[in-house]
Amino acid sequence: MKKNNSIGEILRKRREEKGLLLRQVAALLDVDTAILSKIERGERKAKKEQIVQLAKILELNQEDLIIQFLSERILYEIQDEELGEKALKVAEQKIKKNNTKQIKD
Amino acid sequence: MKKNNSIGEILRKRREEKGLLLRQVAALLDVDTAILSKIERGERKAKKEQIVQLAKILELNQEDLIIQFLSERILYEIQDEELGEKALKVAEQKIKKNNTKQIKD
DNA sequence: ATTAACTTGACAATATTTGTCAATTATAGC
DNA sequence: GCTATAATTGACAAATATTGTCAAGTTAAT
Repeated sequence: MKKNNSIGEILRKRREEKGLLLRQVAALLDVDTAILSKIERGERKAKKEQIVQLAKILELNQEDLIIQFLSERILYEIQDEELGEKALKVAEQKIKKNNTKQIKD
Repeated sequence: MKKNNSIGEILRKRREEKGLLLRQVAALLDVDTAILSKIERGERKAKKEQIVQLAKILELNQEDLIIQFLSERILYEIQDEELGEKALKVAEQKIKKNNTKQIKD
C-alpha cells in the first residue's frame, strides 16, 4: 500500500511511466536537468508555473497537482514551528470567515 | 463587537494602551519607525524574531501572537489561489499523518 | 504656524530562491 | 573490465523578494 506522498514522487513516477528522460522534460520546462532532478527528489521547490507546465507535459490532473504543490508550500512555511498546526487551523478559520463575509458582495 | 483581526491591529491597539510611541517601540525593536508603522498597518510583514520581541515589549501572550503571525504567513502564501482552502486542508491532513507516525520514534 | 507623531515612497542592503555548469556517480550494454 | 548515457551533486551566479534607511509629506493638537 505505497502512497505518493510528495509532489516529487508523483512527478518522477509519472515521468518514468511515460518513458521520458529528465533531459527531455527539463528541456520542455526550460531548465537544466539538475533542477528537475532536484525537484523530483524534493531537494528544491518548483515554481508554480513549472507545476502547471509539468501537469501538461506529464498529463497529470492540474488541480490536484497544484493543491499538492500549495500544501507543500504551506508546510514549508511552518516547518520546525511548534505552533504550526494551530496556526493552520487559525488560517482555515480566517478563510471560512472571509467566505461567509463574501455574501455582502 | 469589533474584533482584532490582524496582527497589526493587535500590536497597534496594545501599543496605544500602553501609551508608547512608534518611535519608542521601534527603538527597542531596532528598526526605523517607518517599518513598525507599516507592520501595524499591515503593509509589511514582520519577521518572526520581531514578533517575539514585540510580545515581550508589549506584554502580549507570545504563543498567541506567534500563532497569529504564522497564520498570516500561511494565508499570504495562498493569497489569490483558488485552490488555497483545499491546499490548507491537505496540509493539515499531512501534519496529522506525520503526528501519528511519530509513535514509532 | 509650530511641533510631534505618524505615513509614504524611493531607494539600498540583505537574504532567499532559482538557475547554470562541471565534475561525479550510477546503471546498462558490450 | 570499458564505454555510453542518465542522473546526481555541489559550487557558484543570476534573479527575485524581503527588509531596512532616509527624507519628504501628512495629520492632528495646541
